[in-house]
Amino acid sequence: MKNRVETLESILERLRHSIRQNGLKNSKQREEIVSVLYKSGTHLSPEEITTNLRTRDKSTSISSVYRILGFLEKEKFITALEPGKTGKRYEIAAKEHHDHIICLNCGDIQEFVDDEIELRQIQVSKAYKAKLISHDMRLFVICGRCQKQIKE
Amino acid sequence: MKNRVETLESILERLRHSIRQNGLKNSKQREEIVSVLYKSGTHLSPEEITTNLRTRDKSTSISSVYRILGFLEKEKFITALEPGKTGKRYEIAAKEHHDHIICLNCGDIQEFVDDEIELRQIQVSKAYKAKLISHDMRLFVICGRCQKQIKE
DNA sequence: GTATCTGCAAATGCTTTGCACACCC
DNA sequence: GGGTGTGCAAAGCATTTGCAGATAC
Repeated sequence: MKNRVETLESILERLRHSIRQNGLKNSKQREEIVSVLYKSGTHLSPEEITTNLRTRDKSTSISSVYRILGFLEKEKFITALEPGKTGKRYEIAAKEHHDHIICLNCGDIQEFVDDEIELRQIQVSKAYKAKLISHDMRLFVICGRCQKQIKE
Repeated sequence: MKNRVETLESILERLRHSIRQNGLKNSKQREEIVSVLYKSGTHLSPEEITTNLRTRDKSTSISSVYRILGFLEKEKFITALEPGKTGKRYEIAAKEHHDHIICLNCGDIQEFVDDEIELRQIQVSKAYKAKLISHDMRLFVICGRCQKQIKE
């Protein structure tokens, strides 16, 4: 996992601020979801997040989780990733920017940054007279461990 | 659009061979879908493909289209792309490999290849002791035309 | 008090599947 | 003739939405 570049408390502070800015009201769940994603450090599905919240509050509904994830993504507190066939997964945005290496066999997700690639992406966009807003790069691989397993 | 590296007839020849290899039977629709994608040269949704087929055969069902798209993708005659919120789009695989630049405003999709990026992707995988199977890179941008429009 | 938040259930949108008949070899 | 292909309708699955009660400010 890439380093987290901000403490949880600082993120929650920004979240509260963003909620006020949007004329919304505070809610336990929004902070809870941010905390869960921060603490897990990995990429969780809406379902997994819901299950996690339910360990503390049995009545948590997955629709609220979806609503909150939508808000948090819009406000850039979290980012979405589509690792394969099954639906989206989310991770806390307060990490250094990175891309993903996904094992097609075991589903393991690793993170990486390659400065040269980042640079070239900007240059490619410029060549097309386009303004680069974001990018998504996923390398689909068979990881070292799975390669060994398959051989055996 | 990147250059097509094979004629339609040659692709259909390979398709017929692949069908025999798989112990399947010939069908008009499989060839039709390959032709439609080849001739369009762009990225079509299952819905658009169905609509196109229906101009010649009104009874074409979208479920058959999905079934065939699944087969054609498995056999690498076509490749899938997820350009944004809405579902998959498919393009003929008989083009040079390329990645995509997608305009977030108008949805326009351009294709490009950057050799340096391709190379670094392989190196990154190696650094993780992983075997690179495929990759997906999408640059989300505001294209030149849309930038102008927004200013006006 | 009023607007937002939540859980629930129903709806949605894309995709897949079961089935009966049509078609290919 | 037996297996594969197709259209149709129904089912699946992830996600979204409408609504009524709960909660925050």
